[in-house]
Amino acid sequence: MTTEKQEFASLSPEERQSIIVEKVNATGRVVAATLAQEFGVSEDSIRRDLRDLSEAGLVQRFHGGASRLVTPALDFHRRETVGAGEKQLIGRAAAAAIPEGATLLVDSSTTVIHFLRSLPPTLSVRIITTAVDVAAAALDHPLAEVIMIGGRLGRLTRNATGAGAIEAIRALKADYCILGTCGVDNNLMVRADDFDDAYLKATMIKASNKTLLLATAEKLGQIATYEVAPVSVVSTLFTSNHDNAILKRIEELGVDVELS
Amino acid sequence: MTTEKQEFASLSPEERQSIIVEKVNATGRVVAATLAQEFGVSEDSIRRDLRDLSEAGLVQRFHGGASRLVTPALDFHRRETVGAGEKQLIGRAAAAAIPEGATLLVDSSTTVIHFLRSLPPTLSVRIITTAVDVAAAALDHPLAEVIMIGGRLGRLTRNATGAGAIEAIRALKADYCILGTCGVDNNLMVRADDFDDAYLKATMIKASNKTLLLATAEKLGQIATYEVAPVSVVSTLFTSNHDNAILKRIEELGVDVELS
DNA sequence: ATAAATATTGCATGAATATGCGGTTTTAGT
DNA sequence: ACTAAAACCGCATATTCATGCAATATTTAT
Repeated sequence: MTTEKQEFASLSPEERQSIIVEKVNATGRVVAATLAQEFGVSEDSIRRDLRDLSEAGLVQRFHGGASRLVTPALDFHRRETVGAGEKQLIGRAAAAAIPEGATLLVDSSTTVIHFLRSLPPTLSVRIITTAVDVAAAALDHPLAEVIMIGGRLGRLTRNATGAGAIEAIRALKADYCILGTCGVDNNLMVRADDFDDAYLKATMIKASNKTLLLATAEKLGQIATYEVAPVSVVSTLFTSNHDNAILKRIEELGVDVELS
Repeated sequence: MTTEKQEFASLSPEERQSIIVEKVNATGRVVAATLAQEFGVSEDSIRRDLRDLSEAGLVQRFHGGASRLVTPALDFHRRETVGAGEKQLIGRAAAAAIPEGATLLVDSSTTVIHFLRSLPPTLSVRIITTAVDVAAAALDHPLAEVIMIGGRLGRLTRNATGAGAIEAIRALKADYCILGTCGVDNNLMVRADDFDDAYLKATMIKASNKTLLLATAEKLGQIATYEVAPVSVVSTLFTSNHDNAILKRIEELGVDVELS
């Protein structure tokens, strides 16, 4: 696959600004230094953007960044507020591991949605998913090519499972598999709560060169019904910084662990 | 996808420009230098193209290239709020026309999302769609069976187009086709803004027994680039209560018209 | 078929835009 | 009040853009 070029596409000020507005409206606030890093430009450019946007009345700036003008009473569209900070950190850490031009096979979960939001806007990637919410979030990324795998949608996971989807994934070869909705049990087995979903995840792992697992701390040691794969298939586990007995055992298996 | 790259035969400016427009609508942005290389012409020619297209109001240019106009770029979430009351009424009226157990082929638009929300929670239906936002909305319905048709997602319409999606639809037979994003021009032709999307709609209509068209008043008489089908294929047109010369002519064709 | 008219293209020049950097002023937190 | 970070200012630089112009290709008229 094409994962060699690290040359970033540079965005125009207009594009940057419209992305910044979306980010502000989505997350409530942005930090200049972070944006500078994400866009790969100096903080001066970001400040100019912020000043323009502020003068246009689209954002309100504060020392170090900018925020939404009025906080419209916590969007009901967004129920990802529980443990959002933790998931955001994990997502950001995982996003940093993705190289230019990579093909990602993306699982369904709120954590991977944070992951998608943290992907640098200048990074061009191909995102393949069976989950509608993931696809919708991926379309907000300015440079991503988004491919949705169809089928009957499960009500719980809101993604396509079943024979058609499995077949479609089996025919693919991706660089990275990004897993979100799984736990790791005491036998060091990755598990999921839904039978079809578990089988789907296993297929996704097989179709990818590397597998990244994004799991908040409470997911480690948690019991779930259906087996996906041994945790040793995971290349890197991104998780939050809580001491956990399982964590060490996972590391001993040769899995990279990144704490956020 | 239409990405003819002719290295040897040189294209006329018109051909180049129409390819550029499609590229812009598909990917969101184009870069002058890249286009020059792809078409095998100087950047000056590309700049002239871009200037023409920008003056024609088809693209928005920025330093170094051009991007899609901001109107569609401001996303579904925001478009959902403009004229919401009107759309809600139309959606509710159309929802009342759906019988128990029907299979619906649903187009991509904010109006049909209101339609889905207005479906009685006790009504069990099967909803088939290529649009991620429609699928997401349909999943909120307690009894709906939702089937998503996959493929590469277009940035403009946020739905799957292309050969795979067309084939999948062609293999179906639905009771109702619910159309949203179209206008009706003065020649009583249903039209859409995107080439692939227009073809997709036409296929959806053919795969359905009846076609319901949901169009706010300003869509009637509006010009759009690509032809979908004559309005006579529509069984019922749901629209808002504004006097409109076209409305009478549509009724004369035998199309049921329901005003909200 | 030939010639004239028109369009398109590429290049050169000067103007405009975007960006990053150093230095200074302002702000926020201790 | 003091300090470190952030914002502002002006400037240097590198692309990118517009325009005029000459050469070439294409269309139209005779």
